[in-house]
Amino acid sequence: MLKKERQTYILHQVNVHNRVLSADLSQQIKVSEDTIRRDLAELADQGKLIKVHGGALSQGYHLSVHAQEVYALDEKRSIAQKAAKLIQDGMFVLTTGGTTIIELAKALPPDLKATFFTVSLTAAIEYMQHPNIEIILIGDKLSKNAQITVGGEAQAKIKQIKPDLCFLGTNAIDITHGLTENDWEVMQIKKAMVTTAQKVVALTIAEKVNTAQRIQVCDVHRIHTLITELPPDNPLFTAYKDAGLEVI
Amino acid sequence: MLKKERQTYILHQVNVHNRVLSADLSQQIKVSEDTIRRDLAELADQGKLIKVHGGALSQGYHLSVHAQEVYALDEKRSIAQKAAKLIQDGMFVLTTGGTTIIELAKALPPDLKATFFTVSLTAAIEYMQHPNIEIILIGDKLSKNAQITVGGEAQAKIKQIKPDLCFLGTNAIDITHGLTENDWEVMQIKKAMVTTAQKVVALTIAEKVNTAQRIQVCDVHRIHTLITELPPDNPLFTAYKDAGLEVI
DNA sequence: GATCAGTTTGCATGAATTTGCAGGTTTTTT
DNA sequence: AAAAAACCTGCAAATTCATGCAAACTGATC
Repeated sequence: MLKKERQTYILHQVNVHNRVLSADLSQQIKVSEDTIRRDLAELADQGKLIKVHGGALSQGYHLSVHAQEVYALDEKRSIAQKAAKLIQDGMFVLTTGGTTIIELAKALPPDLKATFFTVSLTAAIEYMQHPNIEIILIGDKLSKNAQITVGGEAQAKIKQIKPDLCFLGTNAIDITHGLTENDWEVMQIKKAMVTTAQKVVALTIAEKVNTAQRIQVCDVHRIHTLITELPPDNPLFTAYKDAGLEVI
Repeated sequence: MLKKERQTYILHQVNVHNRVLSADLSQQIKVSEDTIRRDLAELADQGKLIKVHGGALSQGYHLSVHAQEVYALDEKRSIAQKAAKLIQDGMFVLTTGGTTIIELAKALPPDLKATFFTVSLTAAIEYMQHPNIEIILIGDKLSKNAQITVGGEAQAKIKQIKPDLCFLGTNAIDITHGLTENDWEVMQIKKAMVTTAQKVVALTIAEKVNTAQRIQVCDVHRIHTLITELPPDNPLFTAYKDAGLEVI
C-alpha cells in the first residue's frame, strides 16, 4: 500500500470514528506503529487531524474552546425568548437560579411590569437592571455551591407566596425519575417552589432531557410546561406530551 | 479511551450539569479516581473548570464582581484592615452594604470561621469567596438604589438576630445629628441593626466625619466604635471620644 | 541491467507519558 | 473525637514516543 493511500485511509477513519488508535491502525494496515506515528505526525502538521498520545482525534472534536462563556448560550437564549412570552404585566413570578434563568432575566421586555421572587443572587442582580420589575429576594442561608439561598426559612417564605408562574432552571429531567437534582438543599427549595406555584415551567436545554441525577425534586406530572430550544414537535418530547405536559 | 477524549467528556459533563463528582466520573468512564483527579487538576489549570473537594464545578456558573473604580480605595482598605481585627472566630456579624464593607469582606483572614448576616447582594457575593464563613442573606424587597434588601420583613428578621458585632458602612456622621442617611428605607434597616447589635461599629472615610444627611439613623451614643483611615489620636475625633466612642 | 541519490520503512534503544496502587496526610462528616 | 472520604506523593508497570540507523524501495540516468 502506498503512503498516500494509507494516509487517506487514516484520515477517512478519523473522520468517520472521530478517533483512532495507533495500535489499531497498525494492525489494520499491517505496517509498524512507527509508520502510523509518522503518518499521524504529518497529517497533524497539515492540520488535518489532532495528534494525541496513543492515536489521533478528528479536527471537529475539539469544540470546547470558549469554555469561559456560558455553555450552550444560543440554546439558552432561545429558551429564554420562549419563556419570556409567558410573563404578563402584573404577574408574580418565582424563579430559581442558573444560567438559563439569567438569560431569561436578560430577555425580559423592558416595559414589563411584574414582581419577581427569587432565591438567586445572580438572578436578582440581573433583574435589578430592569426599571419596572420589583424584586423580592428570599433570604436564608446562602449555599456556596448553588449560589442561592437555601434552608427552612426560605422554604417557608416560598410557600407563603402564590406565584402565577414558577420558572425552574432544570438540571435533569426524565419521564420516570421526574425532575432531579444533585444537591439536597437545592432540591428542597425547588420542591417548595413546585408545591406553591400555580403553574410550573421547566427550562432546560435538550441535552438534559432524559437524563437523571440522584435526588428527585418532583414527578413529571407536577410540571405543566417544558421549554427547550427545540421545536415542540420534536419526537424527543412525545413521551412528555403523553404524560400531559405542554411542550414549547 | 484516550486521555483527551476523556477530558472533553468530563468537560462536557461539567458544563451540562454544573457540577460533577470524581467518584461518579470514575464509574462512568471506568478509570481510577486518581486519573479523574489528575484530569480535573489539568482542566482546572487550564481554567476550564473549578476544582473542588470531591469533584468540580463549571466555570461559567461562578460569578465574580467586576470591581468598578472605588472612590478612596486605599483609605477604605486601611479601614477594612482595622475592622477585620475586631472579628473573632465564632462571632455573629451583621453588616450593611457599601464599598467599605466590600473591602472589609476582602480583608477577612481566610481561616476566620464566623457567621455573617447581610442585606447586601454585593457583600454576600464577596463573603461567598471565603471558605469558612457562613452567610445568612436577609431577604425582602430589593432596593435598586442601595442594592440591599429593605422593608418590614427584613427589619423583623434583623431584630431576631443578636449579633456580636454590627458593621455600618456610614454615609455621614456628626456629633449633633448622629448617624444620618439620605434614603428612608435604608435608614429603617440600619436603625434595626443598631437596635439589635451588641456592639455597633461605624466605618467611614475621614471625609464624611462631621457631615450630615437628612434622615437620622441614630444618635452618636448608640455607636460604640468609629473606624476611619486616620490614626485615632487625630484631633478630628476629640469630640467623639468625649461623647464616649472608641476611635480606632 | 547497473548505479546512485532520495525516500520510505522497520527496528533497537532510551526517554517520556500515562495509569493504577500503596502509603500517609488533609478535609469533611458524624 | 472518631470515622470516612478525598487528596497528595512517590513509585512501578505498561504503553507510547523520538531518534538514529540500516535495509528496502523508487525512479531516473548511465
